[in-house]
Amino acid sequence: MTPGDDTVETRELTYFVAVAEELHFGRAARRLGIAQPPLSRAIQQLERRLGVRLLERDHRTVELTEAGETLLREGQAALAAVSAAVRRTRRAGRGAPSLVLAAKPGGDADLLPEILAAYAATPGAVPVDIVFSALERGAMVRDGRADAALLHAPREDLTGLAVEELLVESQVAVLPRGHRLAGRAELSMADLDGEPLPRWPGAVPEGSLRIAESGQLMHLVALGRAVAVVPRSIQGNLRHDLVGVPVADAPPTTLVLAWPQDARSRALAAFVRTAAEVARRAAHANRP
Amino acid sequence: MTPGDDTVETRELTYFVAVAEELHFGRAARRLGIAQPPLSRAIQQLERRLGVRLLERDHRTVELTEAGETLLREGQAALAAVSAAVRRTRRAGRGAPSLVLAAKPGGDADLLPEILAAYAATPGAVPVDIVFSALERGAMVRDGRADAALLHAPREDLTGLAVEELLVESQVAVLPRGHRLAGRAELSMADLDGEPLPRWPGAVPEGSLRIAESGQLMHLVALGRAVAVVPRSIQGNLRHDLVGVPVADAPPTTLVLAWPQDARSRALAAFVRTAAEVARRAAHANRP
DNA sequence: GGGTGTCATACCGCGAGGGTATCGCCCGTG
DNA sequence: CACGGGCGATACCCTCGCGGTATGACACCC
Repeated sequence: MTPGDDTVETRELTYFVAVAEELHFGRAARRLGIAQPPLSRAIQQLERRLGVRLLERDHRTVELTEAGETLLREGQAALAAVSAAVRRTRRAGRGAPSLVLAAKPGGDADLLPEILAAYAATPGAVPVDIVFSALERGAMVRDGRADAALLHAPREDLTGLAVEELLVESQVAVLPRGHRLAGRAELSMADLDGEPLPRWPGAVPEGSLRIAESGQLMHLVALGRAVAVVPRSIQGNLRHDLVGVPVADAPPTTLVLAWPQDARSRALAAFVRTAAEVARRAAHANRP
Repeated sequence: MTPGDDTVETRELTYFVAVAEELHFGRAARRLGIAQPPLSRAIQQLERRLGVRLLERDHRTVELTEAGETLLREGQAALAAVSAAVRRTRRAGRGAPSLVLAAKPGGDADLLPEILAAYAATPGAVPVDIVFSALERGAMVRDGRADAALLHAPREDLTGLAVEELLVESQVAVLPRGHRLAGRAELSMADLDGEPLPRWPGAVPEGSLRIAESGQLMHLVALGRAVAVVPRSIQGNLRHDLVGVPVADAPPTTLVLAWPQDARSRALAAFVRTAAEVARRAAHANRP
């Protein structure tokens, strides 16, 4: 038996991931910008080279085998690693070092201005570009689009990232001013039973409340179509027609600064150190 | 300007990594099993596509640019991720699940037999294959050759891995029986000044003491050519002509069980849990 | 039973990747 | 200082594999 080459081209991985995500050769081919037959062949060839059946197709439906599931997961990670290598290499070559920080609008607990100021005052500081993105910030760090990101644990997945905890926050429910619970001083999660809780990008609830950006979410709340449970620090930025009410038993959220574990950049290390220092000072200042 | 494709074929990465490691096109080409001209072209093309100079070649020597260094590091990681994807997919497809554990001969602090027995008694346990390797065990986990490994922190690099601490050990110096320090009840690192310390695979000391396997190291110690500082648990397996003397101020070593952070396997989770449990019991038994 | 949608097969053309031969350059060395 | 050796780049050719179009096989729907 031929041992089979121990590697696979990224093109093949991309193809497989597309099919595995779409579960449909035609759509996947369109998404990849190629015709369907070459795609079918590529997948067959991949299966032959791996010596493993990846997809079960029965002329009507396509579904993943056990092996297919693993290759989807692992392939996505591998592709992210390749993109990261490319992007980081490009950045390293363009001279002029800088840091890219991914943040969520309003999701910095107001720490960001102070962190940026403190870091800029550091000897040897490099320019910091802020890129805003509501979702995907973890993926941006993993695939090199950003050097670091502000994430909310445990809402967001931290696997593969090194983290520094900045701030632990309790959560509040965001409600329209006229809501039956808006006057309460405090709520419990049980009080929110029956309310449409979109809970960010996770399991999409019945009414297909797909939230991509916090403005959308706040709009839905104002319309009475959703109720959001978010970190307390959001309260400062609420629209005038919304109120935040503490939810006593909602699990606390931790704001973390995350970066790739294997990062070797001096500038990043200094930034992390500064951010941690600023967060520590802020925590002391708020409750001494 | 063409934005340039945001990805790169693994073949190109392999080629670049070979050249970057060899710093010599001819040798790299031989290692890759291709001729030198196509390799030169491939690298040039890669540089053009990334829009970045990767190597500085001046007709006599080849050296890495800043960007080249990053691509070497990141490319190696990306290639490991691809191999891992391939290997794990193959294993997932071959039915018959099992676990592969990488260990160093003599490096298990005698915990392994008990861990294996305890795990085998677990409901739903799968067969566990042990693969021995003195170096590289971390890499084996990262690239999918093993599901888990026993590593010694901080001697070995744990980035990218999830770990469970099993045992913290003090270290002993291994000396020939006739050595001037062999009779002492305890040493300090200062006592070892001037002794040839190979300290495992790290910085190779002057005499090019490249150690690949612990038997070699012990042999060198017996010959008076080296002195080793190793975890205490080694003492049980020493050759008759060697003795171990505690080194008071050597940093303690931690034996950890490491596995890929994003692992999703039930069997692995159960194995980790069992190993931690066994280690905890052993620690209590030894100093109650 | 025709129509439609889906994946597989057949066949073809072109371009990228690999091979050989050779150049240009630098650096030893006698 | 001329010459040879070593190394990477260039020139040229050829093959193989990727992608495209056309078509087949099959299942499901009305």
